[in-house]
Amino acid sequence: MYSISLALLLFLLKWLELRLIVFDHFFEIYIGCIAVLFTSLGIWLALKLSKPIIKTVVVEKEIFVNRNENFVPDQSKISELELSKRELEILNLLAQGHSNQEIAAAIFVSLSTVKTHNQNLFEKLQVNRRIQAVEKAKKLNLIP
Amino acid sequence: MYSISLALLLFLLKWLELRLIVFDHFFEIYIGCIAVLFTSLGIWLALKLSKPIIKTVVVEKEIFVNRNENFVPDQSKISELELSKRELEILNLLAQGHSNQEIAAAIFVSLSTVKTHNQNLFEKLQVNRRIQAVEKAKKLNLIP
DNA sequence: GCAAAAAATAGCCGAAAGTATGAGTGAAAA
DNA sequence: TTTTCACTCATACTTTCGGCTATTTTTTGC
Repeated sequence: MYSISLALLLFLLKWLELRLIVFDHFFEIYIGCIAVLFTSLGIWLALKLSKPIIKTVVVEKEIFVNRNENFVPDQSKISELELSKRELEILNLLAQGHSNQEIAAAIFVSLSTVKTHNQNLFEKLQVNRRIQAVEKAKKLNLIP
Repeated sequence: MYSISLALLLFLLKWLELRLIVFDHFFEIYIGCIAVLFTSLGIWLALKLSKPIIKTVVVEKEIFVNRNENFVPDQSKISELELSKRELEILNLLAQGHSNQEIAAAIFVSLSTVKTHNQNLFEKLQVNRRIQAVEKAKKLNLIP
């Protein structure tokens, strides 16, 4: 491309020279062409070879700690509160939003039994509503 | 002494030779100077006038966030579910384990009103128990 | 300004939850 | 062997919830 354009330019100049139109100013035109050519070369060089400015943007990606994964119940707290297996089982079912009736059906006991367990649970956790029990249990890491 | 004079003579001869070359090829040197000058001009122009090439590198920095601190409710979810201010208020009180009666007293309305709000809340959250509503609301980042 | 929509309010009733009390059973510990 | 204790169940009662319906107030769109 470069050589072709140069050739064309030369051809043009030759032609003009032959025509004797620019014969008197040939030198000035020649110099001008050289100037333009090398200015272009300079620009091209600068654009090609200049190093890009590397701008580093740090994007903060929030990762919410998921309670569910790798949950381990706080055994020391559990034994401290003297929660039995059954109570813990019911606590978990309670946390899942089941009704007493559903819990009873799930662990094959009567409704009364579930209520009794609830009562003991509430007393041990020092609350008086299932929802508070669940809240407290989560806070104490007894359940996920 | 002799060698020094010899060296000087040689140096002189070389210098004369160089001068002669310069004289003979004055035109070429002139063109060369023009070329160098305008190449520099081109480079200068390019660097001055062109926009700097900025390469942006995005680095993701993982930040583990505790849910409880700096909690911001998910407004988009809230508007998506069409939860009113009152409903949201009650949802928060519900999550704290308060009874309907306590909530009614807290926001100075009748027990019936609280119940109605609850009901609308349950419907919007597609649950049918307060405890499930609280669970779901936490999951959806509606409440801390 | 007015009609429609949304929000807030309320009462009723059956179901569920919670309270209190008592008691039976079986396994493990003293 | 007796005692202890977790687990179970039952009854009776009160409180709280959830579902339904309806009215009033506020907001919104035309």
